[in-house]
Amino acid sequence: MGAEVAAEEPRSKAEQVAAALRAAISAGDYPRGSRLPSEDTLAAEYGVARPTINAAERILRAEGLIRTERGRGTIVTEIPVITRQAATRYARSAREGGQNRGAFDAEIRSLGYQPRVDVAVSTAQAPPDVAEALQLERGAAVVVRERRMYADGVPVQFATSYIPADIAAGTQIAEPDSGPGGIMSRMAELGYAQARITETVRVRPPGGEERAFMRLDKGQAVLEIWHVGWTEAGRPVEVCVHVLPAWQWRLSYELPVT
Amino acid sequence: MGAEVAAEEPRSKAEQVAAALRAAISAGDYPRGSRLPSEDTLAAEYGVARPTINAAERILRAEGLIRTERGRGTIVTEIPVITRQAATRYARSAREGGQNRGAFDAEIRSLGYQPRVDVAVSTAQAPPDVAEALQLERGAAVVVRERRMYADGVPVQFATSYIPADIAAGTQIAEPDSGPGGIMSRMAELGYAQARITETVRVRPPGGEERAFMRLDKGQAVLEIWHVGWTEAGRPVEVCVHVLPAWQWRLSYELPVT
DNA sequence: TAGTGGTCTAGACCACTGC
DNA sequence: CAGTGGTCTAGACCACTAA
Repeated sequence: MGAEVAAEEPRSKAEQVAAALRAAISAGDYPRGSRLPSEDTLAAEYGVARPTINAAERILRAEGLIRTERGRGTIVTEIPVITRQAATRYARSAREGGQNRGAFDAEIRSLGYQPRVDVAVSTAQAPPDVAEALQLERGAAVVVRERRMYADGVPVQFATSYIPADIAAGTQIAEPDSGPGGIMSRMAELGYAQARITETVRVRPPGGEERAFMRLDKGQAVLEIWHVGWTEAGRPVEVCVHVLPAWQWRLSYELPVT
Repeated sequence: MGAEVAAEEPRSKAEQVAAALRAAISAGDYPRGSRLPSEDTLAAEYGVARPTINAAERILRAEGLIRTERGRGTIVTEIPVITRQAATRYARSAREGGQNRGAFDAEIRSLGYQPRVDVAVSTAQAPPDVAEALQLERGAAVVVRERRMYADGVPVQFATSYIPADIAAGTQIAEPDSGPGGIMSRMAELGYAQARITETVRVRPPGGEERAFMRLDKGQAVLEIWHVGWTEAGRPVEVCVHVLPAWQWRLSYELPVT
């Protein structure tokens, strides 16, 4: 920031209530992980109708401050912002160092949380956009690695890798445990060392499955990172699509100036 | 994408109406730049109450598909997605090539739009976060370059650069027109060539001024890019904060694998 | 002034949770 | 079953725009 000067006056009642709740949360009235009073209670407390409270909570949900579980209540969110360092992420030293099984583990551990990754591997026809990115023919076979990632049990990321089957089939890349250094190291051993990475970032509303897995509200955006790994010879050999709750992550890049 | 399989059934009426309007727009029933029927009309048409139509339009607004002007009506958005190429953005060739006054011009022209940039320059005390990023003392003087950028007259970006006054004061950097190649070239001439750039990306709700300038709705997120330029010697010499409507931009990065 | 969208209310019904 | 949040409705009032 830095540019923000003009004090904003919250206009609508819903915004005023949202601001009041935000202040109460950051003042510690409602600690992390605790439950907010019910909407009926808050409606009485603030002297507004319940849909107004609902609208206020929708604002805070979009910011990631609270999370609502239907039928149960509204909870103050536990996991804070995570930074994804693209610069160090693909350095061999970081990939292979220590007992970390990849960059994600390091990111989560550095925050003091316990990372967990569930992996499901399959072979399938490449979706059209993936086929195009990998310069394959329509419907070509790819090894698909679906990863669901958690911090202290809380879902925080969803990533799906696609590797051409003519490279990966029958190798450790097609196993759930891809070994030390991850699939980039395996691909290097197979003669497909990645020399260059491109990442395209966009923001979009979450899909149904993503909403369910990452406990997202409709109003919460996700970051979609479309990651492509290229060999020295200029062949795209891996596509990985990361989906992250937008409020929860910060992406960091480092670029040389040429 | 590529991972999306499960067909989503829109649950709420508002979502159903939103889906119907989305389909109608992409079918061409409501061309770009045209006005949607009034909420009262749509309410009658779809057999729902007006607040339901309002909720449906809020969904489409968050996606950037429509834009509402109070008292006037709701308009189908004109400018499509713009890609910001960080990789080529800071290459000397791109900065200095042709009559382009910087990377933004090239990005907009390549889409067939007419770019425009308004610049306001001043000298001020650095905001705390900027001072920290520039490794300056609190309240140190910086040259502030505020840029408002348009594509065909539509506001699409807001960027504020901060350069330590001990570098920039009295130079062309403190002039509205920073000359060919922009301020990076001027700084290089002054012995502060930037060798390395770091960019940190996050998504957040827009501030009041940003909302007004970029015609954003409360539900529309912005991308904030916090850009720092470093000299070879490791001194941070420029901070630039970019703010962009999240739905409108795609960010592209290229990284070497080391 | 008429037409637009923004918002609030009071009440209602539903779905889901957990006792 | 009671308690939670999700959502819709009908009507209302307001602010803003354009004629």
